[in-house]
Amino acid sequence: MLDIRLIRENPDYVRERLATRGGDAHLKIDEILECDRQRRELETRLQALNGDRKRLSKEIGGKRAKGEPTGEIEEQVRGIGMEISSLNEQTAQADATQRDLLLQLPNLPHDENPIGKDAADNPEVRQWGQKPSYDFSLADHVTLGAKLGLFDPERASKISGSGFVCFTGQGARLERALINFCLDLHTRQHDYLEVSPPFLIRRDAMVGTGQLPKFEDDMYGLENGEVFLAPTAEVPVTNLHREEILALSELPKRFVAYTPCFRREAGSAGRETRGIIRVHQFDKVELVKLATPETSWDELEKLTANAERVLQMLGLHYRVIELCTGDMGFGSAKTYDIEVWAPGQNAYLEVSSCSNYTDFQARRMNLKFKDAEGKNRFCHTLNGSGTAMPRLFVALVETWQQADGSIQIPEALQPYFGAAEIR
RNA sequence: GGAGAGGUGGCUGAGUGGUCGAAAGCAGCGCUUUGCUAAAGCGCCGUACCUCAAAAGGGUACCGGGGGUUCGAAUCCCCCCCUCUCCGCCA
Repeated sequence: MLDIRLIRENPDYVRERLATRGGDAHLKIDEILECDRQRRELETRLQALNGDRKRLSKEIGGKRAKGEPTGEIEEQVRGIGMEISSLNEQTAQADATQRDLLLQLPNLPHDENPIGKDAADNPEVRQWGQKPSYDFSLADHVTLGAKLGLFDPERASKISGSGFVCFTGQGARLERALINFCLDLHTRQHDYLEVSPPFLIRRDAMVGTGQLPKFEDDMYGLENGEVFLAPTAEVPVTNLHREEILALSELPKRFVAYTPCFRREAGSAGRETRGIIRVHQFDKVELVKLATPETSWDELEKLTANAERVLQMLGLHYRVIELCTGDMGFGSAKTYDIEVWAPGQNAYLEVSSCSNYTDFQARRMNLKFKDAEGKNRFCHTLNGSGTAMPRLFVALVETWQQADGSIQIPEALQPYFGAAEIR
């Protein structure tokens, strides 16, 4: 959520920044300003009336104590009371309208972000390793998975419908090994605190991180829309300290969490349906940071590096791209995507999206810290996958496949997997 | 699921219709006393919003959330959320 004062004082700047995202958010600014103007006018009038009532009511108290008659004043206050209740309603309405409008507005992209329209305009920041070459004909993960019995999408669809996967045998073990490998890496080497959060999320928390109210169609809702299945651990973990004022000394806070993630993937029907690249439920290890505005940009670089480390240790070639203004997520001010090379797809797959949300989420969830001057300010929140499992799984089996159809397990993963190969 | 208790400022905790944004204590900040530490004394010490060109100042709201009763609500009534205890069920 953007600061209404920023919009009020620098409407042109806000409009211009929002326009770089594409979409029509920048066209809403006039409506918001008008709403804000009305709201403040109502509020000022309401406050004056409240003041009158407060003063006169006290007067009644005083007169009663002295045994003086109060009927006339009471009549007067009754009249004020009726005015107040009508004005109160209007003010609350204006308040709600303004909040609704603000909640629909995406975050401002960072001033130095590359300007662009869509994914085609995302500049590459760096690459690690290189595309492996093979002297045999490559299989993709679907073929490998079927041959080695690693997962079973057909049977998963019998119980859950299309877009679900059931890992089996060595595949299930590999999935579990990857989760544990990532958790251990981030807790032991990168100093994140492991949390295992609930997966059912209340509306407020979903609003806090920005999934609601705008993207309800992408979420799985339960209990008549009271709670939702977590689409990412970002939601429960970032909300951990909502409505709190953190001490400067405890920032930045670093969390890592494994959760399954549930996404309806509405609007992407038919895309990437082969294999396990886009599914409604997948495992992910997520990194979350709560930081100060002074350090958050630096923390984003570190968080991205922490996520990259997963791929490096598994010997997987990847590239990091910076999202242009038109391709960034709703709440993000700056995002790096990490894309791992999947030889069987002949394509890079997004396995992590590392973002600084600045105070966008913190404002929604009222998450603050006390700065060195003792002032309460909004935190900056960050998150990134470290990493998403199914695509990591895909890249791993496709990269490390052998001529004989077996899959070699990278050394760093062997202690977790318990073997050096799958055959 | 049933029965009960409770949610007040950073913390503890008073306050059952009026002058209460809220006693007191603790913590914190400043000053005084002091050789240092300790202690004592004094003062300050919530948040949001509105108003103001800005600062100063002024104002309104907030005692879990929402609604109601009343001239007036932390206090009375209703609904919801959360926490705790006991019972039931259960991995």
